Amino acid sequence: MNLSPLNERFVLHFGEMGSRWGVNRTVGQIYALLFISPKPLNADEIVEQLGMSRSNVSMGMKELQAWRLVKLVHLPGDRRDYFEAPKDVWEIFRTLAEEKRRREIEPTLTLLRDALLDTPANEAERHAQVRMREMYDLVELASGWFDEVHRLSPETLENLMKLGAKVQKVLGFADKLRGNKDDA
Amino acid sequence: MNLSPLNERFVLHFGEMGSRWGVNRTVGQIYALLFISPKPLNADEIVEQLGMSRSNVSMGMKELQAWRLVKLVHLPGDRRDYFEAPKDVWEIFRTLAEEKRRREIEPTLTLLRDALLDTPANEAERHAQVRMREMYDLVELASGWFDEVHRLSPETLENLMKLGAKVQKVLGFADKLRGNKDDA
DNA sequence: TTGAATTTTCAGTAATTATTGAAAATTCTA
DNA sequence: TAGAATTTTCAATAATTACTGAAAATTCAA
Repeated sequence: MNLSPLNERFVLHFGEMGSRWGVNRTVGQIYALLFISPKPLNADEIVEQLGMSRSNVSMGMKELQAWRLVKLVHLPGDRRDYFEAPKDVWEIFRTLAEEKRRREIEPTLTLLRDALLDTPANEAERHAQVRMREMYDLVELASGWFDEVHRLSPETLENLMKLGAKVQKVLGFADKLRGNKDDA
Repeated sequence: MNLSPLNERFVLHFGEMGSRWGVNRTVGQIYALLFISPKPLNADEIVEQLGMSRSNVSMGMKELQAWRLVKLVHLPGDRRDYFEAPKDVWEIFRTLAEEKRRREIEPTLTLLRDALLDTPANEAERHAQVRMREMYDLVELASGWFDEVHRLSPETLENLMKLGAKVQKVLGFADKLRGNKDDA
């Protein structure tokens, strides 16, 4: 790996973390490299810096594009594809959340909706449906909430987070006063 | 697999999803089974219903306990270990978020903190640190916000989510009026 | 068009991760 | 405390996933 020690540490860490986030080591490394790169890189530069095969980089780029974590750019007078990671960390955060939602939450909601439409064939199924309904309601609620929050601008979102402590105080207090009922 | 069709579908789905959440197929299946089970199950019952090896179940239970997603219980007059999934979906949600945080966010924050303390050795490192700082600030903020929200009771949390739309309106409006500055 | 530059595909192989059965360890009770 | 019941470990292997080089496909400029 052809990188300054500090940058190499960062890249290696994201390689390892990648696996926990559903991408393989090399995809994590490529993303990390682009994230800290001051300029777009082409595939050969990535090969050179990370020491992996050209075809691996090609596949990795496709996956990162599918996640919308990198974008393809072109430099004037250069035929090669260059890639860059969007700079705004809030935007990245939102993109990640959207993709995670699409890949993990939506399929589960679909399954649960289907399962809840079935007529239970026995007691085991009847009880299972009760539990699935609870899961469905929670996921649906969290998901809708996420939709709302998601439409906020990065600045508003940042404000909302900084507001965290206050929201807790207000809601927590209201909660205590009223004994946890449904409005807030 | 020795399950009613509806329940089997649910279990299989969570098996597949498991991989996206950093646990293997069988761990996902075991959890799904316990989630919809009306009573705690012992290892042999799980073997019987899911058709996997006894040792696999043993390892799976350890992992689910490490995630704090199941708890061990004992039935009077029975030596065997029984397992059950906590019933409250809000509690499950919180447990998952905590564990994800501990396993994915904390190590990254630690790495970033370390990296930011280093003196950059060249321009590439200097620029990388600027980017790492941005990432650090965002993750730290989101993480702190999460801590706050996390301390809320399930009921308050539910209220907060139901409030989503309103929060958006209020903040979004303030945002427009003031042109996105720092308080809220 | 042609052919050089570049990217993509894909079959083969390497590396990793999951699963099992058998043996060892532990726990309980008689 | 012996030994039956139960759980855990672990080495072998099965299954899956990642990675590569070579060849095919695409793109573009002359």
